Amino acid sequence: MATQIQRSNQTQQQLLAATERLLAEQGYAAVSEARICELANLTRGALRHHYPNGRYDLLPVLVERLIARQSELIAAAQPQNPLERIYLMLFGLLDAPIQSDTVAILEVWMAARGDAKLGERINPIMNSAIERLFGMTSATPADPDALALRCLLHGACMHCYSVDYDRNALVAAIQWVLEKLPPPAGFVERLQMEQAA
Amino acid sequence: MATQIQRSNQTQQQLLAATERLLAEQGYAAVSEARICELANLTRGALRHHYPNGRYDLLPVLVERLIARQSELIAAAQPQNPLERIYLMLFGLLDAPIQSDTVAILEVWMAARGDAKLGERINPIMNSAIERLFGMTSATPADPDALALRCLLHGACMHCYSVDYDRNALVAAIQWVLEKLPPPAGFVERLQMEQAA
DNA sequence: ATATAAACAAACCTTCATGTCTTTTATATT
DNA sequence: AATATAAAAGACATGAAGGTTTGTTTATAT
Repeated sequence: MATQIQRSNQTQQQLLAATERLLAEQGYAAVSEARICELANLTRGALRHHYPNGRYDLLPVLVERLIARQSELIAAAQPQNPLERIYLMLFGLLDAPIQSDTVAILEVWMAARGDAKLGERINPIMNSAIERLFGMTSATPADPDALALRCLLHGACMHCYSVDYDRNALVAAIQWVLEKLPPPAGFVERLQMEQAA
Repeated sequence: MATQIQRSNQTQQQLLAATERLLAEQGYAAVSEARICELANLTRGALRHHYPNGRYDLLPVLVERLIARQSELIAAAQPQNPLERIYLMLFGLLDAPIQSDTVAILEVWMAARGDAKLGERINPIMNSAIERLFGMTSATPADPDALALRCLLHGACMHCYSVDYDRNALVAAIQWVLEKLPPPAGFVERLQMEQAA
């Protein structure tokens, strides 16, 4: 009954969602076409139809979408420099300490080291992500504060898989940082004004 | 000419070193017995002789050793609480921004999510690592500052694989943190005194 | 209404990693 | 020196994963 385009979009969406879940919950090494299809209730025929080269076609699309989604969320708050962007993401971590999309990106990024073919296709996207997410261009070197908080952000995202993970403890840790290293003056106020508008 | 014990120790050492290198440079997904042996100039016969269950025997030993090594380095400075321990590790990051041993541990830790058999053997060690490395016991919840800096430490360790990694930039970022969030009063002085003694 | 092409399913083959076993070589023991 | 045992190499079997092909269903076009 559904149009072909709708069908296509839906199965692609299911495949991407299943892959994201696998990446976030089980890690890259646990990602196989069979498992993706099992989770998506599809067959490898469907996967290979939409992504002829398997993960090498699927993962770039997935990562691209995850970055696009994140990037739009950030852009909505109209940050004016890299530092403000990082603070936005840290705020996001307070609401949802388990950031499965960020974890998925990190997993693919780390896995691409050991797979040249994957690196070829992922690294350009990762490169663009630096600018689209963090607003850092290769021309202007990163400020120490922005880079430090970026490291903190990534470490915090991974922490939810630690054996001693405690949601409240992690939130308290981020809050402690936000208190000791507060965002640029007036930033929070501007956010609230934009929210109201 | 060498005694059997020496031979055994040496090959085990070679296998462990090769595995650590693979983990740090290529990531967990790139670790296979064949590659380990190739890198170690040995055959799978040797690997299976010393580690009958392959990675399930090898990785726990490797992780255990890496943690022991780190833990001894830290203990040598006689830290008196978790926070001092984290600062020690951050100092270490200043000298050597690429911490292959920490990366190897993180890789195994993240991979263990997707492999129950590996998790069984690794998680107890990871659990002990929280205490041995960070001095955090499950009884006493982590202080926000110690946990925050622990996240920063891990994020910084991963950062060296980013497409925009720049050694000097990372060092500057850590130094910025150390300036804004200085270690407990008198800690650095105490370290210098111990060094002199 | 029929032809065409897309979407999906299902089977096949190949490759690679692991598990297991046997054989050779080096060290230890008597 | 002869024998026993450990260390390492090598070969074989099994199973999982990816690559490929063919077949079937479903939507679109004429």
